[in-house]
Amino acid sequence: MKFKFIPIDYSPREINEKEYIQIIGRDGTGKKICLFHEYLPFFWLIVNEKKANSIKSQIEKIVVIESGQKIIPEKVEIHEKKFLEKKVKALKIYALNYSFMQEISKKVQLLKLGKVYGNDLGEITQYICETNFSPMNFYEITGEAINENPEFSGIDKEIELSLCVKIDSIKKCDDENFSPKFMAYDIETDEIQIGEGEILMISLVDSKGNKKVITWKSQNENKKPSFVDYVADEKELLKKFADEVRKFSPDFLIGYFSDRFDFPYIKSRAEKLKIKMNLGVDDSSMKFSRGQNPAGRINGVVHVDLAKFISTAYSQYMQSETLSLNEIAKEFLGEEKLKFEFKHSSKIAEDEWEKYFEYNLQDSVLTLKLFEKFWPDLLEFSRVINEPIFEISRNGMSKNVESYVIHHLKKYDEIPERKPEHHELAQRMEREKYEGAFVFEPTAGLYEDIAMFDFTSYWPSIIVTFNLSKSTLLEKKEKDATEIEIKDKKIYFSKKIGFFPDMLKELIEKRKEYKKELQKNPDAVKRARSNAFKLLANASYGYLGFFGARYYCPEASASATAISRKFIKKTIERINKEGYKVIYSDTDSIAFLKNEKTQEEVKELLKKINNKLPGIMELELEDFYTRGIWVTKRTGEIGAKKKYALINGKNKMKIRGFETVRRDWCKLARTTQNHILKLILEDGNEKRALVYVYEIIKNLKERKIEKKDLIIRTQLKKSISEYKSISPHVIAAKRMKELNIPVSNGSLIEYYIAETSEKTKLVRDKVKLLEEKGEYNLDYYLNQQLLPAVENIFQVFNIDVKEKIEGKKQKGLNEWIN
DNA sequence: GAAGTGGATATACC
DNA sequence: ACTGGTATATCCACTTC
Repeated sequence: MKFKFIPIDYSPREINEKEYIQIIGRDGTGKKICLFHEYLPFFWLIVNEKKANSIKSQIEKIVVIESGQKIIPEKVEIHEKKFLEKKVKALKIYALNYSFMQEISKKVQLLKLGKVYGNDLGEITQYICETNFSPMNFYEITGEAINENPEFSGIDKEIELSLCVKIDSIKKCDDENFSPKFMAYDIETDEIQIGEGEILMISLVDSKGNKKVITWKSQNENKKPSFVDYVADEKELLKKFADEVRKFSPDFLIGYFSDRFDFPYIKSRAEKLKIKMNLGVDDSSMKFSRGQNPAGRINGVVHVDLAKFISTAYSQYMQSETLSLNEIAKEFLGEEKLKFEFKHSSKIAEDEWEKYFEYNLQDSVLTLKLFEKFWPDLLEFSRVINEPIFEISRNGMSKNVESYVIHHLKKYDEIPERKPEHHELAQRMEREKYEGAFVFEPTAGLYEDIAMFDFTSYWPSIIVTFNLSKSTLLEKKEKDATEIEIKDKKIYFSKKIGFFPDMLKELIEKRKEYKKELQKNPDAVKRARSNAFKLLANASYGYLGFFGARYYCPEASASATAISRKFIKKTIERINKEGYKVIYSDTDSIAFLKNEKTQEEVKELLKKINNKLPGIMELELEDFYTRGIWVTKRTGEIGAKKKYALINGKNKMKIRGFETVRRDWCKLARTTQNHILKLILEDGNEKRALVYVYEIIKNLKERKIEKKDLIIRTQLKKSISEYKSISPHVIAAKRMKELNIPVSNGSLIEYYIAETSEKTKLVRDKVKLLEEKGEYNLDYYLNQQLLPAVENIFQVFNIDVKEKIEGKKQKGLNEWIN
């Protein structure tokens, strides 16, 4: 039979001692299908060229006995390959299944016949590389239905899908429209610790518009809301949940923080209640891998924890200060969670339950909508990187960069580099930091008529232009090599283009291509694709210096920064020479005074500079600004770096580094600062800003400020006991623990500073939690929050706000502003 | 016990 | 441990006189 197919979920599967990859996806008509593909896992052995044949016959004779099993290589082939651009002779050694392959590779390593590669790739990654049967693309499949095939002896009956096919051949074909079936879920429980309390309810919302809450609480048929399904107890709740998921059979099951909460919670309760949660299409149960990155997996249904994906793919663009569903939904959907005051279920009154159900349902509704919003991104990440959505949604950017590289090595005939071993990791982590980018020291002041340039994709463009990578790094000077000086040492890179810079170049070109198409004809998929390319390109510089990277090359990272410093400084000089005045620069951007010249002249200068830039390096105009302000550091007269505010012709502000944008400052300080920056940038003087600050200080002193504007939020970055220095937020966290409020590594701790009777110098002794009664500490909020946030802004106008406050008593507004 | 300094810590910028 | 280095600022911990 022959049909079109889009692969979504992959898993290895052994049937009658034969290794298959089970692939679940949909055909052209939207029917869910399960494919089986015979597959022999393999690894590479790079050998001494002359001994290849003899080593081959040696390997063919290997027999490993492991727990009574006889393990032998299935097949050994000799190949001409490349490793880090160098030609090598390599043996490709196949085994019956993945664990056999591991055993044989161990034995081969023991025999010291050469160096082993590729055994550290995941089986699915290797399978996709080998077959080019990539996730989320359409293929034409030929194969036979397995129900008549004795080889599979009844496997198809285990699988709930109507069609199971053994693959004969795969051919790429044109993509078709694909709308996935998906379902969002969310649970409510009595305890926050995994499995400690009962699950009270589960909400389910799917892409067909069904919405429901399953619960065993508050059984009142007369007052039952239409979306609620009652069951007898928690056990029935879990069974019903499994039934509903199986019945709907989604491609994607979506949760929010579900890898850390909902999924393990359900699994743990099911184990306690001794019920099977066989959600998998093959009747398998939920699988949960603990560890640094916990992940919940269901065979044939891709479980996605959206929170994780949003944080890796979007956090750099987000306004939200936390990843909470409420904040993220507000930012991306303009919708919020419902309000509900949490109580233990035993304390919830009969008439409050409906609210709780609605609250629970809304969480799934928001999760579903967020999935729709981010679906193009998940899809394009998967297509660009060539890894399944299950992986790309959980992996960090460094892993995604690495996956991209591994999946594109084929073109270069490269054998993949190994992951660093444990001792190597330790060694790499001890490496001294190399010198980074250049930051210009500004002079504090209010400036007018500013232009800003920045280099497009600075790091990637440097890596590509100068061919920086592990495989192009030369051991010694060669003729026609690029010489780069780092810390009085010279290092060299070949000019023969390496695969890493070449891939990066392709990424940048594709990004440009899609960005252009996007501007012509915008749609969410193109935007997502362009964004995926951009994110991968941007992360590639960090990847080179990341200790966990297969293609780790700190020399390349250090060279990239050395080159970046050289070019930004040269460009600054150039701009100054043309009669402008550079006032600030950070890494890849330059702000300068236009000095009466026209915008056209600035653009001309840009062109001239670009004509001289090598390779794919490019400078672009970021914007023109009518005004900008730079302030001094808190200590001394020196201009502060990474702290400025600009306003453009459309009165749009760009604020960087100021307390306004820092979440660990109270709202009062932040909004006040934001407002005075706005007034100053709009007016070009400090008059209105002064009046405003006067009013705020007056309110503060009269204790008119609401407590919610005085909350300080600080994140707990490790567990409480690990802190060497007990700062205010650690005290607050300790107190929360005493009060049985859940706190853990990563929690955002909220507290305020209160007036206390004790005479103490330490801020931490004045910390109070929000639920603790107390008056705000006037001195603290004035001198440690409000004034620091505004002082150095007024200092630009030679106004000492503090002196003004302390100087005269009982002054009115007129005295204040004069 | 006040003053000064360095370390620990959090967060932002690019 | 899960991309890099540069930078500011706060508060604690400790030393010194």
